[in-house]
Amino acid sequence: MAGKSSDHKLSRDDIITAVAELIAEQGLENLTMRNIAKHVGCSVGTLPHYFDGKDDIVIAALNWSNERIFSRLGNMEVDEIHLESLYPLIRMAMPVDGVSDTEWRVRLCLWDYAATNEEMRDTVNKINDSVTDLLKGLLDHLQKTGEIHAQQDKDATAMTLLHMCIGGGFNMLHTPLEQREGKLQPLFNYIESIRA
Amino acid sequence: MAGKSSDHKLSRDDIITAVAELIAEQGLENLTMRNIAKHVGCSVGTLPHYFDGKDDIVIAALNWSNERIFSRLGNMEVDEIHLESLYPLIRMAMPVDGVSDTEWRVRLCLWDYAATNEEMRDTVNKINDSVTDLLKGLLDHLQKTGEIHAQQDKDATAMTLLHMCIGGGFNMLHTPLEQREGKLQPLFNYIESIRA
Amino acid sequence: MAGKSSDHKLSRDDIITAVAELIAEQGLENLTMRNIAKHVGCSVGTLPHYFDGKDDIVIAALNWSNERIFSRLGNMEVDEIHLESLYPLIRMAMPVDGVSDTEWRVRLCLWDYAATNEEMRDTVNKINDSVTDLLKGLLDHLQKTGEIHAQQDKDATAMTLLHMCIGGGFNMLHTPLEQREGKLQPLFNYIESIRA
Amino acid sequence: MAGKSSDHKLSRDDIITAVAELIAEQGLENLTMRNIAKHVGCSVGTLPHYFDGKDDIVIAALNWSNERIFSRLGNMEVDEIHLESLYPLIRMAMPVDGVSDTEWRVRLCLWDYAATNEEMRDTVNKINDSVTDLLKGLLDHLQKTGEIHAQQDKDATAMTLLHMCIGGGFNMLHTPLEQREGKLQPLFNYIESIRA
DNA sequence: TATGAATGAGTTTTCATTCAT
DNA sequence: CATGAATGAAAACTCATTCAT
Repeated sequence: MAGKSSDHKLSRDDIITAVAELIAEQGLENLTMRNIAKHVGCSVGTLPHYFDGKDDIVIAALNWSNERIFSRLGNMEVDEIHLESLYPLIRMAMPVDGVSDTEWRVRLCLWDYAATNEEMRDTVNKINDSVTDLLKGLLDHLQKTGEIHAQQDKDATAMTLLHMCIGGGFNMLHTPLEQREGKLQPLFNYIESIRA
Repeated sequence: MAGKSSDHKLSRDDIITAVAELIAEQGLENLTMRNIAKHVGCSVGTLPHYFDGKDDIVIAALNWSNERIFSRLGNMEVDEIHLESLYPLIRMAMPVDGVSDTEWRVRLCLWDYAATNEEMRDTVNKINDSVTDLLKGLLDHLQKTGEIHAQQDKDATAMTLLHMCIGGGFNMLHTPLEQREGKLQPLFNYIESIRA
Repeated sequence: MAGKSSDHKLSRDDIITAVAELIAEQGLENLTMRNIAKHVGCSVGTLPHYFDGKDDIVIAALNWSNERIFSRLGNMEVDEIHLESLYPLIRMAMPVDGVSDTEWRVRLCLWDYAATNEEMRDTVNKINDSVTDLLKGLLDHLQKTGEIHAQQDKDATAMTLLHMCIGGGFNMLHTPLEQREGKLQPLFNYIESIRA
Repeated sequence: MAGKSSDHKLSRDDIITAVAELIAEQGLENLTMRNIAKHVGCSVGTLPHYFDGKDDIVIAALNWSNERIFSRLGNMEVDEIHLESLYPLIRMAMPVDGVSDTEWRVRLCLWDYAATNEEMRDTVNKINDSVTDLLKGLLDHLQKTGEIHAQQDKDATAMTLLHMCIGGGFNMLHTPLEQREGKLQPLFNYIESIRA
């Protein structure tokens, strides 16, 4: 069963979380209303009370992965920003534990879904822009403090970091959880390479 | 209709190509035997002559994208290898035209599929290793000729390039074709950054 | 239409009975899910609620014929057992009316099915053993009361009776209902022949 | 492969024999034109040259089992007829070896088929009448030679023998070949019981 | 005659959705 | 709000038949 404590009042979030787990475990193509109901611990007839059909549920679950990933980054608190601050930021963003693994698996589905769905494409682009802006802000600050070269192209660097994370993150999903930590090194190497 | 001239002898490749186009256009979830038959220009009953069911067709199409991407890289001929040789190599690998766009869209499906399918996971890992080895060979050569620093970590650099390409390539699929050329710049920047 | 009143609660038994009727009328090879649904008075999508696919339905219907035939024999009550007690027992077992005709037609399918299906073979053998045991019990009693010869081989006699009933019963299915009563005579003759 | 020596001229009999084997092994419900072609050693397109479709083939194969069983009985030669003559006659008729096992399996299909097919029903009845007549002729002779009682009802006795053989034969199909010989005893017991 | 690729109707099965309770 | 039986459209798959070679 899902993350619901037996006879609690049901909420959209409970369902979304359960669906995200199901997508992560079995893929979007094996997601059925019956599976969802079983995993949530309710009957199929209950789901329509919270969502307008299966598509609505899927889209909500896909968006959930986007929101989670960004809220985690945005909530990170740093007193003083240094180049080293990027290390925990990146580790936090990557799929290195069970929870983030689930999020990334759903996100891969989201990217796939977005390839043929305009609405989802906008969602993906929006979150990418947000993350890029966040990175650019950090790089701008680091450039001002002199930790990275003044002539460094912040836009390109931010995009490089984003793409490395995306490519590396998706690739990690094909690797056992315990071997993923080692795959972060190239990212850290890159960060060091831009130090002034 | 697909690239098949009406009353010609059918082949597995004809079907695979048509299926790849369909997957790229409408996504794996909208792929049906009827769609395939219509796009190929045959009846549904013809398909079983060439493949053992839908799964077999899908897997063949997914593998097709893998093989295409690598055969294109492997076939590239260079007289003298310079750091600049990586530019056309990368441009050739990325989804910058209609054909490569299709391949990458199928490949995104493949990665998604691989997230919950062990056999496909092996396929993905194998092709990644091949590409990484190819890149490491190039980097090794460039190190010997002194075009890149001797202390540069070839493994990490190759993986970085791979992940940037993957992340960038998948991301491009959410961007109109004509805007993709500009997104190659971060990759080229990175290459320049490792020049000795 | 079958023996189901339109908008009543459906049950496995309702379906089994309808399927038995269909098998008896049109044969196992003409049994389709559509036919079943129409005869039951429901839609095809309802059937999976009660059975795991067509095989499950067929097996249930085949077993039904076995159970019916034996429950009818087992439920027969006799105060005092005489050789004459076998007469009604046999008449009850044979396909002499519409209901038993249906059961026997399904049973013929069952025997055919069992010829190439190990599980069904066990089912057939089990019911045969049960009936043989029942007969042996009766013969034993009759031997003790002196109605049949002491040296009569009870095992062989029971098996003879069983085989005569089986062969005669199956054969009757190729004869109009109204002519079957006359075909019981050889059985009664045999019974008389073992009287002391 | 079937009983065909590689590249011989094909005949209807070759196909019928192969089909009988297939029916005996896998049942009528698993008989396909492809299976037949493979077992015969030809292509599916060859079969229509010899038979008018699948039904024609099936009916021919079912009739084959009928003809085989009777031709075997009819061809038996006896100089002097005694009650003991029935022993080899019966053993020859029953499914005690591989060949007769195949015939009986097909015959069980035939009986099943005949339950819902008028044409086949006539075929079954005709062969039954023939066998019964044969038996009645023998019994008549034995009555004249005094080996069986004069008051014995020949019609009933012949029918009893037929039904015992049918019931016993069909039942044997659910028993391993090597255990069938023992199941003939009740038949022999019955024969002895009518001796004068 | 022989071939076997092609056909398409027919079958089973799955599943999102609905609705009476 | 919750239930889960019922629905029927749509999917994959099977297979007897046809026909150009």
